[in-house]
Amino acid sequence: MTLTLYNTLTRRQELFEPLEPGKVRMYYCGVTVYDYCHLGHARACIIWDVVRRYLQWRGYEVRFVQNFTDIDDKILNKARQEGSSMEEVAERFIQAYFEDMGRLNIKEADEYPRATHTLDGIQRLIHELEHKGYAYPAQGDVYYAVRRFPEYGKLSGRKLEDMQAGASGRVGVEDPEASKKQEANDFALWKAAKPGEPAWESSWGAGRPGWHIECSAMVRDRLGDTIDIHAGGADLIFPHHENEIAQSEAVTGKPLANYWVHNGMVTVNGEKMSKSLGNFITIRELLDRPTDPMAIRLFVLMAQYRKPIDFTQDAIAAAQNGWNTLKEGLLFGYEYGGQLGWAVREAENPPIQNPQVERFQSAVDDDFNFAGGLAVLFELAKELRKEGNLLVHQGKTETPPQVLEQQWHTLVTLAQVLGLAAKANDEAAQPSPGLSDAEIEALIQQRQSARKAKNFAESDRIRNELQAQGITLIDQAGGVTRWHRN
RNA sequence: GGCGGCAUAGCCAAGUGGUAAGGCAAGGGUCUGCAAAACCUUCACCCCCAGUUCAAAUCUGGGUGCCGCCUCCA
Repeated sequence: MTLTLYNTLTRRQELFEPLEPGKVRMYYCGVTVYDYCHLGHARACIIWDVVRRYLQWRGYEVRFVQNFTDIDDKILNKARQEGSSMEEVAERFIQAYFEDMGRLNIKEADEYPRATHTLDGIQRLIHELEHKGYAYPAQGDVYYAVRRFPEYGKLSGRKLEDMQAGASGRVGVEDPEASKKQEANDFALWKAAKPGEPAWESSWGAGRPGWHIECSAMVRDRLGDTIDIHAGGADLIFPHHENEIAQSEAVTGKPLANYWVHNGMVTVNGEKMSKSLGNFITIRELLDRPTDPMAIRLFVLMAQYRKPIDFTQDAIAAAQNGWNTLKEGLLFGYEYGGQLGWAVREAENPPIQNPQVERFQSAVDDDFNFAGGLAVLFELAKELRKEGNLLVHQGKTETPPQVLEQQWHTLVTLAQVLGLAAKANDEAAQPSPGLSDAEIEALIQQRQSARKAKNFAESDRIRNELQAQGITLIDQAGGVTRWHRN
């Protein structure tokens, strides 16, 4: 089976072939650290986290690099507002990033380069661009001359002539840099320091890098001239990724990345979730509501990664219900494995080959169709949940234990690929000091007597009392009452 | 104005030529003193029009609607 993915550059779905067989070099444009991450960031991080996990599961050795933009006007503004420094602000939100993403079960990248740690590489690149005639200095700034790069626009599919400056309506008509630029679409590689701003020395004078150049420099430093996969939000296609291509390829003469992949936006009431619209919800707000982190992952993975997804309370609730189903399946082995005589162990993921795995893989191989893959997990989980219920309600099941064990291992393995994990001791960890088994049995006996005497008020009282302590009674045909702790 | 994308049940969503996965929600049934739980079960001709084809949700052309980007952006 072969993996194909949609390449923004060619606007086609293509067979995935890494530069070096078996190895994948992947870069994800991370966040600018001036505030807490919101659900939109979470979506991007979850998607690329799962893509990475999937590639690894498919047998690739993946080197995954993700940057932090820690030099930026918005960080400076934030620092100014609160009377601290850019470093202080950046550091704080990097920490917050790790907390939030840790809670969402995002695996850490192999490296997290930062703009402030990449100044050498950035300056080297600007120098090379200057020498090759792609960049020009202007009053302490340095700009990229977009006209000089004939392929400018190839990623976003636009021509310079077609671009209407300020058409988005978000840009003020008077661009303070306009007088220094040769052309409106030229962009800053280096910005002269204004008084009181953090600055680095350079041959153009004290200043700081523009936004796009850091990624070109980091990719080159950490992964080489050409990488396999370059990922990011769809809103970065233009200008950010377009500019990265212009910077890197002008210098190296080689493709920056063979596959450009972009995730769709999270919307609220059909509008993009963003800081400027103020319609965002931060990850920590959402988690503290509380929302199960796995429900958030599921919410994201149920949708095709390139399409927009609309955030609503109902959608999260539906994802939570869906997760409850998967969780019951995932906990099956821990709860019933012993009873079924398995050697219950933490599920490793040894290669498994069976129809479910094949169905999962052929779905996800098709441009990361996680929703299609999830259908397999749901089928397994529902089956296991049913078997678990049979064990609770009837004390037995007709299905051979080896079959159940196999299904469970498949489910756990596939769930791990998606970063979905149910903690075995989630509830078990909570000490249940309440009633002992014997006390419960005694109460049930009392209730049975009451029922026989048709004293239903009393029998219901006992049932409610037990329920209040987290003990659910199951009245079966034939007058037998089973019970279990919730 | 330019470029790109999307349109499948109440909601989310897969399916890219052969007669509609999966999830959530909802309804019905069995069981029960009632309930809960559980189990069984029901639920779409795919935005509109025209065309290609033995056959189209799937291809082509034309509409309509929605979204993203056009130098803040995941």
